[in-house]
Amino acid sequence: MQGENLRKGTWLQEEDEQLTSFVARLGERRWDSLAKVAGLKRSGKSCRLRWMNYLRPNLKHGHFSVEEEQLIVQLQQELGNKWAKIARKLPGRTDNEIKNYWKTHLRKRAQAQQGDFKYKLEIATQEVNQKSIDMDSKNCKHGNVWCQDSEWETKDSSSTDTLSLSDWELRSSPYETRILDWIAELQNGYGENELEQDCNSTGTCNYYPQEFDEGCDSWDYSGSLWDMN
DNA sequence: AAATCGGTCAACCGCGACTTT
DNA sequence: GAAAGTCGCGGTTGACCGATT
Repeated sequence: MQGENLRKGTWLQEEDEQLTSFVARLGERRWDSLAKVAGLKRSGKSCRLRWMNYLRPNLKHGHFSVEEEQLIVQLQQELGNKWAKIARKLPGRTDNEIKNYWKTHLRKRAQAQQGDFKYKLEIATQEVNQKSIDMDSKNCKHGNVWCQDSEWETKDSSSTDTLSLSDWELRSSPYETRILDWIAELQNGYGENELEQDCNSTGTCNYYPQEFDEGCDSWDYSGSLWDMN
């Protein structure tokens, strides 16, 4: 189609009605021809997009359910920014809608969660390292067996700028409890080189021990992941 | 009340893949 | 097999609107 006199921008109700009518007659194909036949001053592409993202029957509009949100995040982690593929798993949702929703809601939340996770992990690692130094200096580690909690407390417990694992806030959720498990493993000899790095297409990376994700459905912990209040 | 800012989302653009001629 | 046409996808833009200053 020639570029002259083509309308752009927001669709009018008359245009929507016309497009709907002609798609019903001619089917969802040959969008350039359809636009011409329908007398729409729109490109075929524009018509297709309007139909696919707005006029198509059985489209859902409005708020995403918690289940949909979880599915989007899960699929985004698995597939990357393959919005069309993700959309196929969510009946009634369009790739555009999911893409927008990811950008405006979920990405920030995921990053906040991830940032919070990294921050806590950093503190935890430092804490574990510090404990390790303290323990070793006191000959408190026997092979892979560590001292009892009471002996951890030999470190100055009155200090307010040092976290105590016993009352550490990371225990507040199942997801975070897993971090404690990991830290326990760190105490048993995991080093940094055992950390698995998983970078997705957005450039953000997850770090976890190699065993972390095996046989583990992260959505078991969705409660903590999504409770951001 | 006006200006500014930030979030949201519909629509556009460019490009690669696929289909048709 | 090549060229032209069409489709589908992901990234980006810009208009709109409510919140904040």
